[in-house]
Amino acid sequence: MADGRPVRQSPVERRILSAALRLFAERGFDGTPVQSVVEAAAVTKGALYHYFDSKDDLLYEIYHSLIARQLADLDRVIAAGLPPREAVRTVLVELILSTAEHIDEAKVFTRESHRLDDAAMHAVRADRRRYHVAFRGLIEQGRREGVFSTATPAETVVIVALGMVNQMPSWYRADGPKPAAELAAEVADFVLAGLEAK
Amino acid sequence: MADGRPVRQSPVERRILSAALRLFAERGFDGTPVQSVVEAAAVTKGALYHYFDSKDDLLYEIYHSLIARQLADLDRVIAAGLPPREAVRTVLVELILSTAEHIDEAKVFTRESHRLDDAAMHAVRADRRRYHVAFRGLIEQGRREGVFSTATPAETVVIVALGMVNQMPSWYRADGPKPAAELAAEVADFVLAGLEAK
DNA sequence: TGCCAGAAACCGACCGGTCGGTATGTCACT
DNA sequence: AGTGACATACCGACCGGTCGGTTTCTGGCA
Repeated sequence: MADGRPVRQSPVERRILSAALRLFAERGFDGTPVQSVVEAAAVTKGALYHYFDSKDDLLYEIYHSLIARQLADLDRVIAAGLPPREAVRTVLVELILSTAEHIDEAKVFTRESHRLDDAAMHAVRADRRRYHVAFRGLIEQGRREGVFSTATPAETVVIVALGMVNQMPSWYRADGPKPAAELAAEVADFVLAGLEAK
Repeated sequence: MADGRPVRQSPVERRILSAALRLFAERGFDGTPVQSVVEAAAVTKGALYHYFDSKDDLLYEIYHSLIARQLADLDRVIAAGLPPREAVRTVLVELILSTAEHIDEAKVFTRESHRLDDAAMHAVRADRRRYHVAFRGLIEQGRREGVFSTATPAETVVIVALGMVNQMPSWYRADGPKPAAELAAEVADFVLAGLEAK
């Protein structure tokens, strides 16, 4: 259920998925007929239903690729074993950059997450929770080591930080006034400032 | 277009609106047939279309009541003329409390905001922007008066703070472990800590 | 007060259109 | 001749909105 499937590699599958991603982000899941996905990907309905079980299956694939990437980024930083301050900063900056770069996936994710069936929803929630807990763990470690203040509960800090990230799809534009890297640095510094305040 | 309509006061209208709100929050806008709104409100389809122009009109009414309340809260605090620190704190705390109390409206708002037609979208965006700008103005005032640090741009602080609030519908539960008032205080203090850090 | 006419407040069967999904066929390649 | 990879025509369920009709309210007038 979780992952068993081999990586989607057929070019047809990739075309379908990227067309679906773009259209779902632009017009919403319910506002996008399967027929229009098919046309945008320049395939036929038969081809789509040959590779995917259902329209919902397209959604799940989109979610999965997003979350898998986020978890991989997080694990890589944690494995690097940086001190808490640098670890938190790196995770946040990378998360914001990655979200900016894949803003369509993030948009679809936040807008349509309620459409998953129970099994898929459970899998997605478990992955998100794992991210949340690992991030919080980094903050808790910093508190134990005395580099972060204990004024605000770690959970609340995570809620604020991830809240900003998950809200990005509603306002972020790649051609906006501020480059993502600059934004990421500002947000990370602001969060660290709150974390380090006496 | 903006507001002209007298306040909805007929009990039938209120029943329809509150049934729609509950169902939209629970199953999503597209997942809720007009027929089921009608049944939940114990009226007929004729009655619904007598009072409302369309299914989308229900959405707009929900949005409007949410934003109108937020702006009224904000204006009240600004009118009180508190010093920046207290003003920012009060606005944030009230916004979080209000969002927690009307979490269904917030949920529908964030999830289905793309469904509005151009005119309604424009009106809603203008109101949201007004909130955003006014909030940012409070922070800028604090910077001018020297009580807030200028390390992080005011705009970025607003993005973080409102990001947390707008993300609440995806995780907040009234029966959760932490009372909304406590959460609000923690978040406000955390943001202020970042704002006041040297 | 009694009555009536028009307006407002509904009622609910029905329609036109859309959409996800399927059934069946074809064809290249092994 | 069997199999995977499509192609295409089509189905049936569903849904938003309409529309002709009915009931209820309201106010003016004798």
